[in-house]
Amino acid sequence: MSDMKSPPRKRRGAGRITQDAVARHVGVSTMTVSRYFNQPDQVSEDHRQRIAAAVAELGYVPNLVAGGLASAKGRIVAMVVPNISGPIFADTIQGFSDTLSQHGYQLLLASSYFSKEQEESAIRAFLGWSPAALVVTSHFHSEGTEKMLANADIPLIETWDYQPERAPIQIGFSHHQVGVIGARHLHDKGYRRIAFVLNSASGDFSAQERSEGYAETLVALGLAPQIYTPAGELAPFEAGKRALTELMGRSDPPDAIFFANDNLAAGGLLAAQRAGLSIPKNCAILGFGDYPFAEMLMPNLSTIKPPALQIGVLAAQRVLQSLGAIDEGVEPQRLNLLECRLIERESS
Amino acid sequence: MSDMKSPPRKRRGAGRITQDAVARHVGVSTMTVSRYFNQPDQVSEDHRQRIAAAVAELGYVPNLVAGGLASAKGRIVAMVVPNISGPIFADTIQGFSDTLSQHGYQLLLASSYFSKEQEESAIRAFLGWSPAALVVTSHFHSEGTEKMLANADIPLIETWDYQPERAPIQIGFSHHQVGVIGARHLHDKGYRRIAFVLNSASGDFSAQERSEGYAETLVALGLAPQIYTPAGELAPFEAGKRALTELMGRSDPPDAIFFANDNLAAGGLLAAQRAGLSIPKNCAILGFGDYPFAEMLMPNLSTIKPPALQIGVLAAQRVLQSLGAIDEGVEPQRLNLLECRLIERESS
DNA sequence: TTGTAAGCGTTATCAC
DNA sequence: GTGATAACGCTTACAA
Repeated sequence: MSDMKSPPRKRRGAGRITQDAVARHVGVSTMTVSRYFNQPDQVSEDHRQRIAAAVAELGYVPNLVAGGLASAKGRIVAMVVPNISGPIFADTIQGFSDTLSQHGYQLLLASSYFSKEQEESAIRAFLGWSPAALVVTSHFHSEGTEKMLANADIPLIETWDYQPERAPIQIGFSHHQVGVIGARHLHDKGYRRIAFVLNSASGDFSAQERSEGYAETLVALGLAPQIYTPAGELAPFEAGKRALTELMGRSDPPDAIFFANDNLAAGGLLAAQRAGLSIPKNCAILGFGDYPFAEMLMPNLSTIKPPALQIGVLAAQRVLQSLGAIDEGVEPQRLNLLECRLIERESS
Repeated sequence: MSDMKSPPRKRRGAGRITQDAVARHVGVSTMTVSRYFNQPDQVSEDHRQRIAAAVAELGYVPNLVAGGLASAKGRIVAMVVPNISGPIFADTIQGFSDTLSQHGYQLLLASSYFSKEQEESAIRAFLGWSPAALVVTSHFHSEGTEKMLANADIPLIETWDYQPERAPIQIGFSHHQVGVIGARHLHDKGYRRIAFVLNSASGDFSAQERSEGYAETLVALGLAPQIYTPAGELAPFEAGKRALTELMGRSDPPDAIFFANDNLAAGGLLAAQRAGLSIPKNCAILGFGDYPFAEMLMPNLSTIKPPALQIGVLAAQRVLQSLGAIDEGVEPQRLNLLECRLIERESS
C-alpha cells in the first residue's frame, strides 16, 4: 500500500508521556496501568512491579486533567477565604491544605475580601474545575452564588460562621460564647467594672455577638455592662488606643476592658503604657483572636483563642468523609461546634 | 422499530449543562459557543447576545477540565511555599493569588515546610494538572524535583531566594544587602558597638547572608563585628531574650543589636524591658521582616521590610507574561532583584 | 463568520 | 486479572 495514511500530526500535548506509553513499555493495555494507579489490588503482582519500574524509568506523571474529565471527579478541593495574609484565616488554610494533601487532594484557593461579588466570581471559576468539594468562609453569599451552589451538587462546607439552620455542613464556634467566657474570666479574677470595646467598623456582626455574650453574662452576675465604640473610622490599633484613653479618663474608669479583638487590645495596651498605667493593676485587658503578637507584648496579652487550625483540619476531614476518602461509609457530621480557649497571660 | 437502541446510559458528568446544550439552545454549533468564550471578536454580535442570554438562562459553567485537556493548557498556576500561616510568605501568596485571579487564573497551593521531599511530592501532584506555570520558594530542590521540572516544559519561577546563576526566572532580594542596610543605619544613628544576633537554627542560610553583609559593612566602617549565636535549640523568641540578656550582661555591652529577624528582636525587646533597660537609650534594637507585630511593640520595632507582597505580585506578572496573558510579545525579565526598605521606628 | 471532524489522555463498562 | 471500546466536554485544524 503506497498511499498509506500518514499518521495524524501531533497538535497539542506533544511530548508528554502518557499512560499508553507506559502500557506499551510493559506490554499491557492502558487499563491495566490505569488500574495500577486506582485499584492496585486488581493488578497482578508481576504487572505491578513492571509498571512501577516503567513509570519510574519513563518519568510518567498521570494526567489528572484527563482523568478528571473521564471520571468527572478530580482530586481538587476549592476554598474561598476573605483573605490569606491576615491573622485570622491563615491557620485555617494551613490546616485545611495540609490535611488535604496528606490524602492526595489539591487545594484551589482564592480570597474574597469579604465581598460577595468576589466570592461569586471565585466560585464560578472554581466550579469549572469540577472540584470534589467546596469550602467557604461565612454563610453570606450572593444570590448567584447560592444558585450555583445548589446546582453544583458537590459537598459544601461553611466555616467560621456557625449557622445551624443552614443546610450545608457547618464548622465554627459560638461568638456569643466567647463573650461569656471573657466576661466570666474577668469576673472570676475579681474585676467588677468591666467594659467592652467594639471596633468602629459597624459591619462586624461576629464582634457584635461577642459583645452580647459579654453583656448577658454581666447582667446575670449583677454587673452593669458598658459597651464602648470609638467614634470615626479608625484602624483597629488606633481605635484601641482611643478607647482605652477615653475609658480610663472617665471619672469612674473600668478596672477591666474586654476588647473585641487583639488588634484593638494591643492598641489599648500601648495607650495604657504611654499613659503610665500599670496593666493589669490599674486595668486588666483581654482580647480575642490570639494573634501571633499576643505573647510578644509587654505585658503579654490575655486573650481568647478561636479554633482556627482545628476548623481547617476538620473541614478537610469532613470533605474527605463526604468523598469517601476516609472513614468510608460514615456520613460526615453536619454540625460541628468547636470550643474557644481562654489563654490567660499577664494582662489580666 | 421495536428494538431501537436505548441511549447510552450516562455514567459520569450526568446532568451537567454542556456547551452543546447552550449551542442547541441558541441554534449554533458548539464551536461558535467555544469561540464566544475564547475569541469573542470572531462571533457575530447577534450570536454573542443570544449566547450570553442562553448561558445566563441555563446557568452554564464552562468545563475547564475538558477545555484543559483539549488545549493542553489550563488556567491554573501552582505555587509551593514553605508555609502558609507564618509571617513571611503570607503576603507573597496573597499578592500572587490576587494578581492571578484578576487575570482569570486560579491558584493551586501547597506547603513544603522547608522539606525537599514534601516539595517534590507537591510538585508531582501539581504537574498532573498541567499547570500553566509553577512558582517555588527557594532554589533548593531534590534531584527528582529538578528532573520533573526539566521535563515539564512550563515557565518556572523561583522566588525569595535570588540565585542569578540559575536558569529559572528569579524574583527576590539580597540578604547580604539587608545586612548592609541595617549596619549602615545603626552606624548613621551614632551607634558604634553593634552586635548581630543569629538564630540558633544553623540551617538558616539567608540569615547567615545577612550577618555577612553586616560584618563586611562594619569592617569597612572601621568597627569590629560581633556575631552572637545563642546556644541550644531555642524558639526564636526565647533565643532573642537570651541573646539580649547575655550581651547586655557583658563588661563591654553593645549599644545596638541587629537581630536576624523580628521574632528574635521581639524577644530581645522584652528581655530588655524586664531588665529595666531603656530602648533605644541603653541599646538600640533592629530586626528584619517587619512582621505584623513590629509596630505594636513598646517601643515599636525598627526593622527591615522584605518586599513580600511585591514578590508575589511580580511573580504573577512574570507568569502572565510568560503565558502571553499580559504584555503580549514581551519576554519576561529573568532577573528581578527587589529592594528591602528600612522601617525606622522607636527601637533605634 | 461558521461548521465538521478528529483528538486530547484518561476511566467506565462490559466481555473474556 | 485483563483488554477492547466508548465516552468525558472541549478545542484544534481545516473546510466552507
